[in-house]
Amino acid sequence: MTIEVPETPRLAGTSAPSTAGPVTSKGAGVHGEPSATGVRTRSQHQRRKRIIQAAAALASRGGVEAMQMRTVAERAGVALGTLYRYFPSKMDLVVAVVGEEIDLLESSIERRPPGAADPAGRAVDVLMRATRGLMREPELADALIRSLIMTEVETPFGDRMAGLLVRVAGERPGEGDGPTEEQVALAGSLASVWVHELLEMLRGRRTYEQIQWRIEIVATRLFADFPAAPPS
Amino acid sequence: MTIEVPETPRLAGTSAPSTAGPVTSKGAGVHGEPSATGVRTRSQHQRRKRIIQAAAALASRGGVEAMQMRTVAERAGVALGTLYRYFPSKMDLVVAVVGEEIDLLESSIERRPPGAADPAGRAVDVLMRATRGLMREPELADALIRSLIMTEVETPFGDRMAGLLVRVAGERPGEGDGPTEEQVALAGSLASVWVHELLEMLRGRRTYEQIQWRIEIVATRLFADFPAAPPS
DNA sequence: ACAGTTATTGGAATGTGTTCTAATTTCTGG
DNA sequence: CCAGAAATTAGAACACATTCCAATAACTGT
Repeated sequence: MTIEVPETPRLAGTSAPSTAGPVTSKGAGVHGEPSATGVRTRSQHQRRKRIIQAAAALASRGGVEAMQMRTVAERAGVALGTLYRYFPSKMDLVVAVVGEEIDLLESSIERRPPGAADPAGRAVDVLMRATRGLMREPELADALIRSLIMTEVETPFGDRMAGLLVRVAGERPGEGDGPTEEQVALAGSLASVWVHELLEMLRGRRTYEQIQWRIEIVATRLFADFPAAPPS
Repeated sequence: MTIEVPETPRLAGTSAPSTAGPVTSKGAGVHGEPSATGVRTRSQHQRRKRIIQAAAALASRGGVEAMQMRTVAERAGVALGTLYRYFPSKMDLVVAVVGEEIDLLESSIERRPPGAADPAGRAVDVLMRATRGLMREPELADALIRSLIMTEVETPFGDRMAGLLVRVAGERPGEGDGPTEEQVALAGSLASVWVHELLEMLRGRRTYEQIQWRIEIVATRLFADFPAAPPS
């Protein structure tokens, strides 16, 4: 019945924007067209945020197991049914939590951009920063990463990471022309290697240093011929 | 009550060796030392095999969902409790099934080794062959790969793949000296990229050609300075 | 063949994700 | 403020992995 949601420090350390609202009756409803956007009132944003916060808080304790739907609902002060209206499955909820995490990382990077001279160095910088962030909440990280890879759901995770890497690695080549498809592929690959290394770390089979070493090796080779970023 | 287990065509197309037996009461039992090895009778091998076959058969139909523990037990002709004695969790069962798959791939490669001249080419060859194999049973592939990544369990998947790649890419450098740690890391990275691409394909976001293109790009860069294999 | 150990069985019981329902509350447009 | 639409709620209900248990069968060393 209580609501308060205390702790929630994680990846970077700032607040950040969120996405949509509840999944308002999509599909052919029984009658009139449902509000296309999905979001209606401000209180729905609140609810959504409360749910995500509660979920994150729980996950940062005992991992996925601790993040039980019933508990999340209770902690967020909503009915189980409502929780399921907002997040059709546990996975969707996890994805949402991760979304917030990435938002944090992005704003963190915007605030303090990677300083390395070469593209690979900058990419490594970003990835290792994210790694440190995740290491602070192992349980949560574990839960999130695992679930993410698992999910059927659209997972912007890899893509967002790849995008981020492309951006920090090979800044704006010209004006309208974005990154090469090849660059995107390479960045995506580096991201997937990173995720894999993270998983290994969470399994206790990698130390931070080992990850760094591996990421450096891979980044160096993958980003060898990336167009150097114009010195800002 | 029935036992027969018909279909089971998958990765390569041959039979292959299996691993251990049931997880005979490990941990400090109530009394005498349990048989260390785990395997006892021949019938236990049979049982184990039946279980794995049943599991694979079911998974190749409706994926993980169809592979319900009760059903597997029933199809394999064992009690639920017995199934759990052999495989403490569904994940363990999945891992076992995957193990068989990899065995198949390995023997397939042994039979018809990759022909490309350069290391990267051979690696791509192997990975794409495995890809085609998995594509034949999408449901099973999906189930297996997802579960594998998810699991807490020791997952020889990535490691075995990496080992395989190292082997086909940079054959025996000398006599006693195995591959460099760096080579292992690179091979492992390529394997993780491949797994990621597979997942994307299973999600319908990649075609076979796209995967090939990406794997080629990545392999080329990662294996650029691999010691060329001595022409057999 | 015996006694003790371990494996197998059938089935009940538990935990948690997910679905469903009927009643109640909140919105929205007029 | 009213009527209908959509959201929320409390809680039951369901599905499936996992655990437990008592009884029985199979196996081992002697």
